[in-house]
Amino acid sequence: MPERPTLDGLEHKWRERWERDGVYRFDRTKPRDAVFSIDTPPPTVSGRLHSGHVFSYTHTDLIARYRRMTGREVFYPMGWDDNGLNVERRVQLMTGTIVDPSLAYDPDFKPPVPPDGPGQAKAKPIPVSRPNFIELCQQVVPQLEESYHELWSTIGLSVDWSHTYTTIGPRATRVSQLGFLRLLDRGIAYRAESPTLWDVDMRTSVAQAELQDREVPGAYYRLIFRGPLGEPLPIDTTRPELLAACVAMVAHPDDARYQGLFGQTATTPIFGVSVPIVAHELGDPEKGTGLAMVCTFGDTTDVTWWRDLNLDLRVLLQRDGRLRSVTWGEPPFQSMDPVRAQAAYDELAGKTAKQAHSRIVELLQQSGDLEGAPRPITHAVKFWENGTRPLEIVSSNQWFIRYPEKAVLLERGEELRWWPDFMRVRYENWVNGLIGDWNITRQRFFGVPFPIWYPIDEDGTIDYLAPISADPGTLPVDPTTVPAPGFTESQRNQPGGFAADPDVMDTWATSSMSPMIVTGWEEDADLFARTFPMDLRPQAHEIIRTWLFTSVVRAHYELDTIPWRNAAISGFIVDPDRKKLSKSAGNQEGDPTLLIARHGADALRYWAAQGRPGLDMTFDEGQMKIGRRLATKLLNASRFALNLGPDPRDRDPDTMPGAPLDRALLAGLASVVEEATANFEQFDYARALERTESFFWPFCDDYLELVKNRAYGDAGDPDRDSVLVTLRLALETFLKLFAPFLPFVTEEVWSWWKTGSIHRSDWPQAAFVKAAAGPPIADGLLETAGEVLSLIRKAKTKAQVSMRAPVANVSITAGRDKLALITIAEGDIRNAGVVESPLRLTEGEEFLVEAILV
RNA sequence: GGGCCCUUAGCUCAGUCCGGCUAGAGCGCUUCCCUGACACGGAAGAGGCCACUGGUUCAAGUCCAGUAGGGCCCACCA
Repeated sequence: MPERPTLDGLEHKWRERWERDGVYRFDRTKPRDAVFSIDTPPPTVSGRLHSGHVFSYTHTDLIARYRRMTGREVFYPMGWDDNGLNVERRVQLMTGTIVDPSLAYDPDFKPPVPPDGPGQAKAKPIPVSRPNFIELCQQVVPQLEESYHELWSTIGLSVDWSHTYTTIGPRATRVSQLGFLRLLDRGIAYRAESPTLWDVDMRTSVAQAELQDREVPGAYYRLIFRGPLGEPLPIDTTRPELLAACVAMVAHPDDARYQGLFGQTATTPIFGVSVPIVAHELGDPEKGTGLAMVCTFGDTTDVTWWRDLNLDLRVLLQRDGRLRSVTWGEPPFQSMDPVRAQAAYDELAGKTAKQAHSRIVELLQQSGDLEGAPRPITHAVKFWENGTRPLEIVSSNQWFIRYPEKAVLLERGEELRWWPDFMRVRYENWVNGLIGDWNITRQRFFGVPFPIWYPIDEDGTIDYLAPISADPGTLPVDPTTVPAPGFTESQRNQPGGFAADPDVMDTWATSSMSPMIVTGWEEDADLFARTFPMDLRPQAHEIIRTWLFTSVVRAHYELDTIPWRNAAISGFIVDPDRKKLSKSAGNQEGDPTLLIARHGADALRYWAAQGRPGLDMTFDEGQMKIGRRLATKLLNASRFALNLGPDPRDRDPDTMPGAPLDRALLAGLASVVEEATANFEQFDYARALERTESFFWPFCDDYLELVKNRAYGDAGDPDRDSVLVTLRLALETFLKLFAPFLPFVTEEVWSWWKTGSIHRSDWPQAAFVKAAAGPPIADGLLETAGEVLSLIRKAKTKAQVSMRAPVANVSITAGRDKLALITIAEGDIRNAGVVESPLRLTEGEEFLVEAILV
């Protein structure tokens, strides 16, 4: 035991020791029911970790450590999500590059900013080939992963670092591709041309799950269409630039104003296109004039109308977000006045949607088809959650996974145990709101490629509807570097040859397979049998609709089961003003490395452990200070207990606590163990900590003071032996109860007097502690003794003297039962309060303590 | 528009499931104390219409109904 114990340096010392001794290494010889397997979220390695990560990952570690101490062999791997748009963006920014797929690989390429540098590129990004870019990604990503690993180890996550994976690595790629091919064989994965939500900056499709609504300013413009008799038919629109893409006018079937018009046609202003006037339930009489123009496509409602009403398709927006050139007078751009339409449209072609918007408003004003002034509004518009410009809808060819029936998905949600249970509702809401199937295609570069090629006919046309699958035995495969089965590389992109599928999978298409990736599905049958279905999926509530949901879908299809038995949903960290502390907004204060340096890892974990499962919590450094104080207290109280002398049981193994106060302490401790255990079983680590802590402080402040004098007594004195035995029992129990929360300080203290790691020791048994307490004793003994001591202290405080100041005598009035308790503890009370004469006890109604100082 | 969660001391939160003494803790604040585990400490004090309104009950912070505010999820997006 060190002369003067300190918390400083414990993180470094113990993480090395744990790694060296393999304390958290998974023993794969254990049978399934002795294993507790955890499907940890692979953090996106696109940025810095912030205190929100520490918060939720600590929660998982608390559960892991508890389960390990209860005897389960914990399977706790860690993944890195280095796949996807976020990483691409990060690498682009870091290195000052942007992919141009038309460029060839340049072996001597050097990015403007070296990938191992700390800075970010300032200048305009330079174009780079796809293979060069992937090389850059592969250089950047391991550095990020290492910094994450560093933090996770320092914060004390009891992960088995020999079980790690990356979502772009060979294992994850193989599982993703195999899963895809199996669904393709069963017709569950399919390829289709379809209107797709499209980010014009990143130039990729975006899945429903990655959408985010944002309130943005806009304006209603009232455009005058002409009815069958030339009468004006005003409509309101926020997107006049799509007028040329108008394919119909829609109103609600019950809208009296338009009853006579359904089935007739109207004419669009400027472009003179004849469009049908149709009825649809989604028409809203309350909105604008009750009559809407349908364009292909301005928003998702347009897509619904277009599908439901079998409307024409007039596509204007290209994938770069600009309006394409079209020829008026030719299908599908028939016009009553093609010359005028062409003249007007030529002013829009090539412009971005925003530029075209401004110009067409001018044109409409000139032609007199705009009624009144624009009316500014704010409205919700769909964005990619990381994007900067509103999403557009383009028509393109994508891979989809068909969802199971909603009823089936809801049933799976029922099978899963949710902690807290109300989070199930998020899942159910999402399932009930599903529209269409899951688009798993991303037009990106750094991701899992589809193991697919397409034949090219003699005319050089690629037949996207006749995909050629990879042989499952050859996975993982990159179709852009390996020729299709039955072809040679020389036939790539040649007439009569083949073309690789150019796209990559949505990141969730891979992440959804994480339970299978980590458990060795289709690769390590033995490991799989011992770990799947997994015991726990911990995750944030914001990705219930993505990660949790898609994982349920995949396990349902592949293995006809839920992927895990429990889903523990953690909340967010919020700023004091209740805003979510987002990744980008994660300020300097929330930098976990700084926080650890300032307060220590145990203190940070203490703060995190106060977050109730599923509830958001405020970032609060004050809580970390308290955590540090608790850790320091453990250190000092332990030093006191262990410095008193050798364990009396070394001399006589049968030594038991005899003094009533000691036995009362152990009895109280036994019920704390009972409660903490029950709480942990319900994944309520926060309450377990609270129960433990609220017994630990009186233990230090009252109990230790009360027994000090006995503890300093002569060796062999039974009263002293009783204290020493009790202290050791209590200390061991407290250390174990705190071990999941404060792994470093508890291990440190453990190492002073025990062998092995506390984190591989047994979780305390309430029955054992209770047995040590012996036969039941009167309730409230410890509390009453503490109460009297507190009142004596109060007198000293009032007199502004030291707590060591002697007290001449103490008069106590109390009920009979209470007096009995006080009598039992009188010796300890007098010693702790430095009372020089026997307590003067009087029976009475009220509880009064009067201390006369010397 | 539908749903979920939250609202308790200046601040951060327990307590609500399962109704029961005078509603708790810590931080902060005030005062005092360096005592042989700990000054990175200890002792004590002030501080509360338990968001609001009604109901059930002998009894409501706790149960029921509703209202308001905050957060989030879903839907809508002409």
